[in-house]
Amino acid sequence: MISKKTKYALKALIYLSREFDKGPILIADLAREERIPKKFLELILLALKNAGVLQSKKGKGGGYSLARPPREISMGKVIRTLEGPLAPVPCVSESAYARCEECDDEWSCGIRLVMKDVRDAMAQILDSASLADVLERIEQEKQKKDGALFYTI
Amino acid sequence: MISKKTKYALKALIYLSREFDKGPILIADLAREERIPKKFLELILLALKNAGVLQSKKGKGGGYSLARPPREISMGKVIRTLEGPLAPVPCVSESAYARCEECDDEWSCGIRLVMKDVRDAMAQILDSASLADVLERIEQEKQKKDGALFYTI
DNA sequence: TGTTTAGCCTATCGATTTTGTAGTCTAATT
DNA sequence: AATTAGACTACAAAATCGATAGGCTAAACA
Repeated sequence: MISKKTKYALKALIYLSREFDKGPILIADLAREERIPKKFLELILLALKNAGVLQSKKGKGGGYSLARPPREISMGKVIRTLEGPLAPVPCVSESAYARCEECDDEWSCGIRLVMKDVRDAMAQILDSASLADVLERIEQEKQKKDGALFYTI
Repeated sequence: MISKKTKYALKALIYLSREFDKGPILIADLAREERIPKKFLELILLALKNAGVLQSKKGKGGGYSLARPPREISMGKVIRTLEGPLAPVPCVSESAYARCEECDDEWSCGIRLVMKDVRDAMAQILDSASLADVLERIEQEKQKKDGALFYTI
């Protein structure tokens, strides 16, 4: 399960994607609109900024905005930033490989072999899903729902 | 990342798969062979027994053994038992659906749409990987390694 | 220039989860 | 009845998570 922190991050980024061309958004506004504790959101946005996902402007008229267009920011990048590596075990992580302490023979570890498949499948999905894709899928779903409504009334 | 608990469980089950036809194995032996804290392993094996994965025998000559052949026990089952649902968010779990508190409109939640794909991909891999499959893949890897060794010497 | 605005940064805190340990109880075997 | 070995409960240290507090710094603007 992903943490609340990561969910907050994704919600904030989807919001910022919608407002992409409208200049910086205040943390306070984001927090209120998405019902995220303001001080907690501050930390999250800061982490995303340090990861190159967001940019910020200080002082009056300041706030946060995406550092790149929604099409160029992937769910994978966001989740890795806040949750750490996608891999279920460190020995199959591409972005942050580490040995498993308890493993003496990594090359014949059955857990590793299966978890590598899991990691690859997750990475394939999450690295190819951009914020723009997410917005599009939301719209598609809304239209599906409206269509269904039209026919069932 | 999966917990140590789950890794211990998988290591123990792979061990028990190898010894499947040799009668019950002592917790103490399992703990020593796989270097798992004995008392901790007790809890893990008990949970797996309650989930129907293992069976136990008390008293002298007792111990633990698989409740079903290795071919019929999936990684998915084991991980769900010790780690909980595979789904990254509760609202896409098949085995333990729950609403996300912070979500007001589940049907147009973009996070949910992508996470559903992730869950399905993970479930596809983990539910179709049996302990027998894992043993086979370990053997395959060992042979690959030996083959490579043969040619590079 | 100095005041206000708004993000930056560090510390801290309570609750929960993780990883384990201890000790007693119960069932089965000899 | 004595021994063996799993079953069950309780507990505790350490790590992680979710959240808050408060001062600092940079930018805008009057």
